[in-house]
Amino acid sequence: MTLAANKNLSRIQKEKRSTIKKAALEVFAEYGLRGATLDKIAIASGLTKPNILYYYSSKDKIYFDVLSGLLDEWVAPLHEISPNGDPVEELLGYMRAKLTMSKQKPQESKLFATEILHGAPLTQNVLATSLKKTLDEKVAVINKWISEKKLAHVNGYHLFFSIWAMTQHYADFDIQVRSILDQSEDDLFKDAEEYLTSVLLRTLDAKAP
Amino acid sequence: MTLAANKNLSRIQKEKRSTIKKAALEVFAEYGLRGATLDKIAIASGLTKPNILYYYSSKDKIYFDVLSGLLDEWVAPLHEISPNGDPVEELLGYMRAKLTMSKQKPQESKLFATEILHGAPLTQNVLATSLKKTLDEKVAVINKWISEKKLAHVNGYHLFFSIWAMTQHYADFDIQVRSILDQSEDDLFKDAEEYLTSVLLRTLDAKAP
DNA sequence: GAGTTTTTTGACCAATTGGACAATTTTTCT
DNA sequence: AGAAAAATTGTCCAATTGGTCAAAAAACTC
Repeated sequence: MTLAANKNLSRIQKEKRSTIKKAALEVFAEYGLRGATLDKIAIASGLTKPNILYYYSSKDKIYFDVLSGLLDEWVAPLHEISPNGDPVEELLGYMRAKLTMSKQKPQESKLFATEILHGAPLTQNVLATSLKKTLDEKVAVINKWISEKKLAHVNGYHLFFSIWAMTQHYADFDIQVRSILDQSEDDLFKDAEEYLTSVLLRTLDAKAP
Repeated sequence: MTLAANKNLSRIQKEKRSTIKKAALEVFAEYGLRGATLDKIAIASGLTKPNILYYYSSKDKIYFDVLSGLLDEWVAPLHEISPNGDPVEELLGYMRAKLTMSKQKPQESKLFATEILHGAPLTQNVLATSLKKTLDEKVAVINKWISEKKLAHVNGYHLFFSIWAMTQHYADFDIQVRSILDQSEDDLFKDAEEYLTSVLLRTLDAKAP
């Protein structure tokens, strides 16, 4: 956990904090930190503004809490990549996990994107330490695979950047995607997965496992 | 042109409007439409707030003008793709043009990303008409190439989505990229171009032309 | 069920913000 | 140079915003 989690909170406190966070996620994802207002969060959560401030001492604290809860979840799929698995299967699985997150948690993706886009005021620290450390490890795994001839030569860092970019694009830029492709969500993500699988397999110089 | 351009404006008007737009681009890219304030734009431009409002009747008008000027520029490289050229060279050239824009115009990229991310309130219309039309045409070109066996089978729409995603990632998420890779900008974009060239060549099932 | 603690809220406040406007200064035109 | 037009600014205002606070309402404890 990045932050001290709810240790000795009453039932009501847990419920209300959860309600607030859920509403705040919606509002922050749509409007960003500065565009979001306590009034909007209040309406979205069905609570009054002072009541929200009873649970969180400021708007920034809410934002911080929502974002903190997100970060672990966001990096989690990276940890699933096992050095012992088949390289192509591991990386395909990672890409699919990220694509699934884009489909099922678009708000989280957007909130994260907005945070980075606007200078990552709260997360720059986490990025430069925790995320960098994890990614360095995974890139080392990729380089080991390459040296063992299990994988074609590829720049590990840029490989991850491109997986992030391509998968998150379907959440962050969904409005653009949807104004161009008039499909059901399921069809869209099916095509996306097919395409991304093909790109990844070819990039890794591999056949489907 | 998306909007009526400066038709009969005096020298001073052209200069000041240009100054304002330049400053506004910085501020909007960093803070978004709602996070940007007229005071910030005033400071960034070296003008007073009422003076800015003498040239633009509202903050939204400035945003609209900045974004409009951007849209044409943003879609422009797409028009350069020629049905008569070599498919791989055309698409590689397009990718490189987009990557160069990410390097040289990161603020424009961020502003556009923020706009889409927050629901594209001003551009949804343009996306669904102008952009869609242009992209449909280019995808038709790709499909023609494929039917002529000049190009491997590939989903044209998702191909463009992935080129957009991967290239713009280096502008929009630069903070994240830079907290992971400690390189000079030139080195970073050199590696990115090399990697993206490789991905694209493999995706198109081609050797370097 | 009285007393205590926790939760909820209406009313309020100070700061920020987009914008109006009249007065002043500068530029342009003859 | 002088009149007219354009540009600039100081001052002000109303709306929105994050946040306070004391009092009321609910929940919990014994």
